[in-house]
Amino acid sequence: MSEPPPKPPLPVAPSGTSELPLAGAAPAPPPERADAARNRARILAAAERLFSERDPASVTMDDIAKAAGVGRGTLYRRYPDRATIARALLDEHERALQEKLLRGAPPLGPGEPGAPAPSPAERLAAFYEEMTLLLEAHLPLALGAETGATRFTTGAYAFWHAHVTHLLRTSPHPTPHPLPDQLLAPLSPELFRHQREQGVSRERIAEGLGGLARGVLGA
Amino acid sequence: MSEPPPKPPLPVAPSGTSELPLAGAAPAPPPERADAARNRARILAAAERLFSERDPASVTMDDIAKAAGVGRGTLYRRYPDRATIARALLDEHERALQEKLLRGAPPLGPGEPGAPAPSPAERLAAFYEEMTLLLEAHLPLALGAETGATRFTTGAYAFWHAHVTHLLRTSPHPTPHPLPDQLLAPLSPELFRHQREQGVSRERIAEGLGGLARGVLGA
DNA sequence: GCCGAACTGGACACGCTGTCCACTTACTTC
DNA sequence: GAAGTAAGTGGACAGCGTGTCCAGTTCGGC
Repeated sequence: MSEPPPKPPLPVAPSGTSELPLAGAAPAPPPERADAARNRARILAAAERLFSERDPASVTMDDIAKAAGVGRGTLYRRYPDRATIARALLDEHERALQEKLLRGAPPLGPGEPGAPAPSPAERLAAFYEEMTLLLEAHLPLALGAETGATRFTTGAYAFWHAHVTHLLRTSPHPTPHPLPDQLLAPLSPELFRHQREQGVSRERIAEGLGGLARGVLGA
Repeated sequence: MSEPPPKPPLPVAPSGTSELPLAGAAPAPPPERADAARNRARILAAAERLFSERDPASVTMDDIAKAAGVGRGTLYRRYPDRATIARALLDEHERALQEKLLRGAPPLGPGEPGAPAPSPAERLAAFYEEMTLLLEAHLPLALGAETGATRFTTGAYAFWHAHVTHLLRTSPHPTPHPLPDQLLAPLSPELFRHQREQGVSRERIAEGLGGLARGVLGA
C-alpha cells in the first residue's frame, strides 16, 4: 500500500492559541490563502450563532457547514469536531481572563511587589466571580466545547488548574487541602446551566463559590 | 388517523426503584410473565458486563441486545436508552448508602437521640468517603449512567442534594455557605475517572474531599 | 497569462437510533 | 387439558450524523 500523506499541513495555530486572524499574528511559513481565511471566518461566525440559538449539543457539523455556506470537506479540513470549534471561540475570552490573573489588579492578580498582597482566599473568590461572569456570557460555547471528558484535557483547564494549585501552595492554612480539580469542579458548565435553570442567579452562585473559597483557604 | 395506543403498559417499577426481581417485591397488578423476567435478568447481566469491559460510552444498545441474546425490540420495550439501564444497576448500590445515611451508625448516620451527635463536617466527610468507595467499585456504571446533564435529574442526585442541604442547615457556621450542588460537583464520575487516570489514589481523593468538608463546615 | 498546489464541496459508506409489526409464547378460563 | 387472549419477542426498516475521499476549482507565485 502506498503511504498516504499523514495529513495536509494545516495553517492552524497549535491547540490552545488563537485561531482568529488578529492583528499581530505571527507570519507563519505558509501564509494562508485568502479564500481559506474568508471561509474560516464564516465558519466561526456561523458556529457561534448556531450555538447560542439552540441547544449546543444538537448542533451538527452539517448544520454549521450549511449555515456557513461551505461544504463538509471544507469544514472537516480544519475542525475535526464541534468541540474544537467551540473551544477556538472560547479561547478568545478565556485568554483575557488568564491575562488578568497573571498581571491584573488585585484581588484577581497578584498585586504589585511591595504593596500588600491579596490573600489566596480572596484571589480564589475573585477568580470564581470572573468565571461565573464568563460562563454567564458564553455558556453556549462552554457547553458546546464539552464532549465527554474533554474538559480536563484542554489548555484552558490546565491553566486554571495551575492557578488554583498556586493559590493552594501559597495559602498558610494547615488543614489537608482539597485537590485543585475538586475546587474547579463547581465551575462545570453543565452544573452552571443546571443551577441557572433552577432559578439560581449568577450572583448567588458566585456567592456560594466565595463561601467555598473562604472556607477552604481561611476566612 | 387512527389513535395509536399510547404505549403498552410496562410492568416496570417507577423510576428510581429497584428493577431486580428481589424477594419482597410488591405484588403489582400485572405480575410479569416468566419469559419477560428471564430476559430482563439477562439484559441487566449483559449490560453490567459490557459496561465494565470497555468504555461505557462506546457500548451501544445493539451490543447489549446481542450480548443478552434478545432482539432490539425486546430491549427498547423496557429501557429507552443506555443510561436507564446503567441507572437501574446503580440504584441497587446507591440505595444501600442512602439507608446508611438515614439510619446508619455515626458519623455517616445521625446517631442515636441522646448520644452526642456527629458534627455536620464529620458527616459530610464520611459521606464523601463512602461516595468515593462507591465510585471506585462501580465507576463503569456511574459513567454509563451519564448522558449530558441527566446527572442532576435522577432520584439519587435529589437524595444526595437533600442530604447535603440538611447538613448545611444544621451547621453552626456563620459564613455564607456554598450551594449543595457545588459541594456535590467534585463527586462527578467524569472527574473521578480523570483523577484516577492521573494516578491519584482513591484515598487521596477522599482526603481532599475531607479537607473540603471540614473547611466549609468548620473544623 | 501559466502552472502547481492548496482549497473546495458534495457524494459515499458506515454505524447507531428508535419504531413498527407479524409471529410466538405464557398464563387464564372453562 | 384445550382453547383463547394478550403480553412479549425479534428482526427489518427508515432516518440521521459522522468522517472520508476525490474530481473539479481557485488562488497566488513566476
